[in-house]
Amino acid sequence: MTTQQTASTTSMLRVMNERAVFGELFRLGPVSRPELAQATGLSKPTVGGALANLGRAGLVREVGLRAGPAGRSALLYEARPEAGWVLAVDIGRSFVRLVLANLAGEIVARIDDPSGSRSPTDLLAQLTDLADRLTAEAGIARADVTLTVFGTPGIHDKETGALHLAPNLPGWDLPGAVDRLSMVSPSPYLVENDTDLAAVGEATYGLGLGVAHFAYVSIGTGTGMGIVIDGKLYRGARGCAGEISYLPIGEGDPLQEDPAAARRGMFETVASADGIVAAARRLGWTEATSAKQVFDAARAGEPLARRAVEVEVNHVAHALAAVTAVLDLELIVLGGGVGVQGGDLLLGPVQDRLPHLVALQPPRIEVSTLGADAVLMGAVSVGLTAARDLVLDRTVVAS
Amino acid sequence: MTTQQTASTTSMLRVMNERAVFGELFRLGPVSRPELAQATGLSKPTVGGALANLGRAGLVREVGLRAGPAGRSALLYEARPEAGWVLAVDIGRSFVRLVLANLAGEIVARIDDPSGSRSPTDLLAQLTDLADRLTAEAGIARADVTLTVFGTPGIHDKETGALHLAPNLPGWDLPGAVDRLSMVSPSPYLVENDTDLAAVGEATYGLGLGVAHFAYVSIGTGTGMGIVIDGKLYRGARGCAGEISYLPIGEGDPLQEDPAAARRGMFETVASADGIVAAARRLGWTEATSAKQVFDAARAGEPLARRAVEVEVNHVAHALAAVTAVLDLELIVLGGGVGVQGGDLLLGPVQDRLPHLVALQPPRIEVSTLGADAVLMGAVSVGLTAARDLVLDRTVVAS
DNA sequence: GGCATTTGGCAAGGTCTCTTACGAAATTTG
DNA sequence: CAAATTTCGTAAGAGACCTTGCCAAATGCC
Repeated sequence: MTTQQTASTTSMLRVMNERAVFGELFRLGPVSRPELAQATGLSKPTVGGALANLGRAGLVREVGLRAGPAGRSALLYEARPEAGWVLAVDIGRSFVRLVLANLAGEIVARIDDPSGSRSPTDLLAQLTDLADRLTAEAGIARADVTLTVFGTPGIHDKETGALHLAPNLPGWDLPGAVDRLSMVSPSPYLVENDTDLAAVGEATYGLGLGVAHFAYVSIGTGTGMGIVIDGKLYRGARGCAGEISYLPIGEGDPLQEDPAAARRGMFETVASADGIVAAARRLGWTEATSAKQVFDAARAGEPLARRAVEVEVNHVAHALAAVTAVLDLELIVLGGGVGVQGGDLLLGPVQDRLPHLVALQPPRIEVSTLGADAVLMGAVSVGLTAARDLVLDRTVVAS
Repeated sequence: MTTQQTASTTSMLRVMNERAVFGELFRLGPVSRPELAQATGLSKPTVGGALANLGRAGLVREVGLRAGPAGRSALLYEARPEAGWVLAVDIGRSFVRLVLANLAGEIVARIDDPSGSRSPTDLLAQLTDLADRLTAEAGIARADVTLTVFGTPGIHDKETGALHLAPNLPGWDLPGAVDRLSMVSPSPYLVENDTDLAAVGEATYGLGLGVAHFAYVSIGTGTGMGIVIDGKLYRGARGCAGEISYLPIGEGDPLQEDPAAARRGMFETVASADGIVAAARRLGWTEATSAKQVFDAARAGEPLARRAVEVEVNHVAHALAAVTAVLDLELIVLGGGVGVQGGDLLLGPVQDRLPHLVALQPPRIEVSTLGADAVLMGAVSVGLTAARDLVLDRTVVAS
C-alpha cells in the first residue's frame, strides 16, 4: 500500500504526455504538430512520438495539409471520432431520450420516446430496444459503444444498487435494481442524478462555460440542484448534495402540519409546480390546475395569479439566498419546467430581491438555454470525458 | 500562453519526486531510505539522490541510526524543523493569540494577549510587538519567519484590501487596510477568515481528520461556517462561502420593507448568543442577560430557560438541515462560544431533530474538541502547508 | 526565380530513472 | 570469537524520454 503521492517514473511521463496531446487534440480540433508542441509545452519530437503512438493505436489520424501564410504546409492531425462512442440516456418523467455521440462529441443519432411503463423490466426492454435502434442507425455494433451514461431522478446508492428518492420509478428502489441497467448495453456504464447531469451540461455547453463555481437549480414537478465546484461535479458524501427539496423554506413549518409533506421536503412542497397551484388556490383561485395556467394568467395581468407568482418568487429567492449563504457561487442557472417556462416572470423579481437577502454580492442568475436537453448534454459530456480516458487506457497499456 | 495541462519534462519529474520525498518525511517522521522508497514508490537510488539534494539545501538532516531486528542499521532522515518557521495570528474578539511553529509543526512559543484598541494602527503596533517578543523567545530573527498567517473575522476582499462584514474591527473596512498587516512581519503573509481556519484546524488536528467533506459551524457572538471539500478549504467565488449568518431561518420575514426587520429572520440574529437572550426574554424571562446564564438555568431545570434552549435547538437544526440539503456532508463540528459551552444541551436534541428534516441520512454532529484554539491551529496548518512549499521553491529552483 | 519563413524529420547529447549487483555494517548463531 | 545472515547504501549499466540543433522540403513574397 504505497501512497504514491506525486512520485513518477519516466515511463509514466510518456503516458502523461500522450494524454496531454490527446486532450489538446479534442480541445483544438485539427491541429499541426508545432501547434500541439506549443499548446502542451512539449518539444516537437516528443509530440511527434506521441502522435505516432496514438496513430498506431487508431486514436489519431492525419486530416490533410494546411497552407499557412508562408512556409511549408503543416500536416494536420485530429482525434479519430470513430475511436469511441458514447451512449447517453435520459430517463425523464414523460420521455426517455437517447443520444449516440462519437468521441469528437458529434451527435450521430437521437431518439425521443414517450415513457411507457416504468417498472424496471418494461423500462429495461424499452431502453434496450431503443439502444439497438440507435446503434443500427449509426451503423455501429452494440459492442462498439465505449461507455453508457444514464441520467435518472433520485440518488443512486452504489453499495446496494438501489435508487432512493425517485417515487416516479416504482420498483427501482429495490436492492440491485440499478445494476440491471448493465443489460442495456455491453459497455461499462455510469448512473448519475439527472439534475447533476444538467449542471454538467450547462457547465460544458451552456451558461456555465468557464465558470468555476456554479449551480443548476431545477424547479418543475420536483426540485433539485446540481453543484459544480472548481469545474467538477460535487456529489456530497452520499450523493445527496443539492437535494434542495428538503431546504427548510416557507411560512410556518409544513413538516409539523402535514405529515405527507415530510416525505417531499419543504422547498419542493411549496415551490414545485404543485406548490404554485396550491398557492393560487389558497389565495382564492380555486379552479387553478397547473403551473402553466397560473403563469399564463399572470402574464395576462390576472391579480390572483400575479400574487401566486409573487409567492413563488419569495420561495425561490429564499432558497437561492440559502444556497448563496452556504456556497457563495458566481452563477446560478434556473432550469426545469417551471424555471424555464416561468423564467420570464421569475428572473427579474428574484434578481431584485436576492441582494437584500445575502451578505455581499448575490450570484448572477440566468435561465437555462439548454432547456430539456440539459440532462442529455450533461450525460454526453460526462461520457466523453470518461470515454476518452477509457480508450487511452485500453490502448496505451496494450502498446 | 501555454495551457501546460499535464505535460511534464524529465527535469520537472525530479522536482516532483523531491517534493514527494519531502512530503513523506513530514508524514512519517524519522524514516530510513528503504522506507521512503516504499512509501513513494521510487527506487532506492532515486530516493538517495533526492535526499542528497534536500540535504544540500539544508531541508533534511540525518538523525542517527535505527537498529533493526537483524542486518545493517538504517540511517534515519528527517525534515529539518528549523528549515522554516510559521507565525500564526488569531485576531479574536477579546484576545489576540500568536503562535510560532517550526516546519515540523512543533509549537515553540505562544502568546495570548487581551485585545486592546481595535483601530488598525493600534492593533498593528500590538501585533508587531507581540511578534517580536515571540521570535525573540524562540531565538530566531524576524526575517527567519517563512510565512505569517492571520485569522480575522469577516471577508478579505483581495482586490481592494478591505475587510468586509467585520463590524468589530472598525477601520479595517477601508481599502488597503488589510495590506498593512505586511508590517507585522517581513515574511509573506496570508489572511483567512477565522471560521475557515477553525475548519482547517479541525480537519488537521481535530475531529475532521480523514473526513473528505465536512464543515465547522461556529455559534457564538456571531455565526459562521468553514467548509472543507475533498480535504481542501472551499472559499466560494468571493470568499463568502459559509456565511450562514444570512441563512433565512426563523419566524421573521426578511423581505419586509423595514430594513431592521430584514435581519430578524436571519440565522445570526436568532441563533447567536444575543439571539438566545432575546428568545428567553420573549418567553417571559425579562432579566436574562447572557447565553451562559440561560444555559446554566436550563441545566438547573428552569422551565423558561429550557424553552429558550428548545428554540435555539430548533434554529440550529433548521440551519444544519439547510446545510445538509445543499452539501450532504459526512460530519458537522459545532464550535464557537455557544456551540462549545452549550454543546451538552444542544447536541442531543439537534441530533434527534435532524433526521426528520433531511432527505436521507443526516451528517454526524459533534462538538469541537479544539475549542478556542481551533482558529490558531488552523492557521498553523495552513501556514505549514504553504511554508513547506515555499522553502522547496526557494531551494530547488536555486540548486 | 531567389529569398525568407515555416514545417518535418533526424541525429546527437543530456537528464532522469530503474535494475542489477556488490560491498559494508550490524545482529545472531555456533 | 568467528561465521552466517540480513539489511543498508551505492556504483555501474541500461533504458526511456526530452531537448537542442541542423538540414531538407514546401510555400509565399519580392
